[in-house]
Amino acid sequence: MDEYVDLLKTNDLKITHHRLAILKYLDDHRTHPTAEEIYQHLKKTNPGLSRTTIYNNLETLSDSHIIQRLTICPTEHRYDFNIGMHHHFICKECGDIIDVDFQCPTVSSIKKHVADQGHRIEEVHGYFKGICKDCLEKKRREQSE
Amino acid sequence: MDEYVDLLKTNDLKITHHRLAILKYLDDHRTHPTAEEIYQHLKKTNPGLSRTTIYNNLETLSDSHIIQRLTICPTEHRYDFNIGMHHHFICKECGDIIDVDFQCPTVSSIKKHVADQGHRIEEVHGYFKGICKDCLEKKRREQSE
DNA sequence: TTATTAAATTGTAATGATTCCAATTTAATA
DNA sequence: TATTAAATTGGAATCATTACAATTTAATAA
Ligand SMILES: [Mn+2]
Ligand SMILES: [Mn+2]
Ligand SMILES: [Zn+2]
Ligand SMILES: [Zn+2]
Repeated sequence: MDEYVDLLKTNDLKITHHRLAILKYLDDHRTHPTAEEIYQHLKKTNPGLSRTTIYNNLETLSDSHIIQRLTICPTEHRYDFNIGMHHHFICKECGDIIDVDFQCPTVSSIKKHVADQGHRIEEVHGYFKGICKDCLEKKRREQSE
Repeated sequence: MDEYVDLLKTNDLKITHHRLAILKYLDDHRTHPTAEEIYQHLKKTNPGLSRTTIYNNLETLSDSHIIQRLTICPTEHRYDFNIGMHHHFICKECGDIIDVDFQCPTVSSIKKHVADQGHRIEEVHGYFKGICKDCLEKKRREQSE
């Protein structure tokens, strides 16, 4: 928990109950949840919580690079406590976002290539879209009925 | 123009004026435009055009893999006539999306890794976020005033 | 501890891209 | 030329997100 306090302090952000709760939720739920999911969960133990506070803080935390905002799904943002460079797989069927545990050694070369064109890179995102294992199996079961 | 007709025929889609116009627009404007941009442009020469038609067709064409839908910007979809695997750079300042002309040789390995986990990959997306060359220069000029 | 103040939080209203839907039109086929 | 499934239309609805003004609070220093 002091870890979260440090993260906020380092970035000159005030230590608030909500922020700590959001960070803890993201740290405990590595499923890349949406703002709404976080809101629904934290509201249980904090009825006075406003949805806007969640949105405000997710933006603040993303801007400070304490967490990572994923723009992958067509309709909503997803958030990731893990800010290290890693790729994702998103299932078109169930919407699940899974971490891809495979470092891409080429990233640095491509970054250099883009930087050489004069652009400044601040974020790297790689993701795959398709049907996840579970959804594939579910489909197979349905067909063999 | 027959190229567009062929694309539609091959995918069992009816040949309509709107579809051909959308394809031509995307082919001529490799700036990854939004649905709204396409609508505003085509409306000029076709006043009766409905916004819904644009949305319907962009979805149909994307589903048939005739064009590519980019889910990169936080607020809107962008469309690409180029369906070949290529990465993008998006500027946080002006919103421009630029093609990255650098093939990533690692993609196949990562795809294999993901497929080995049992997932089925249908799309690959890689993009960088940052500030583009033009916006960087604009900023520099503003600061040195 | 208390006063001060900038930042955080709140609730409601607004925004804006996208989708829904029922009626109408049209491309493809025979 | 008649038939019909698909495409188009326009207006309403959806829904994630943002804007905003009022209120509260965390951090700081007296
Ligand atoms: Mn992740
Ligand atoms: Mn492109
Ligand atoms: Zn799935
Ligand atoms: Zn730019």
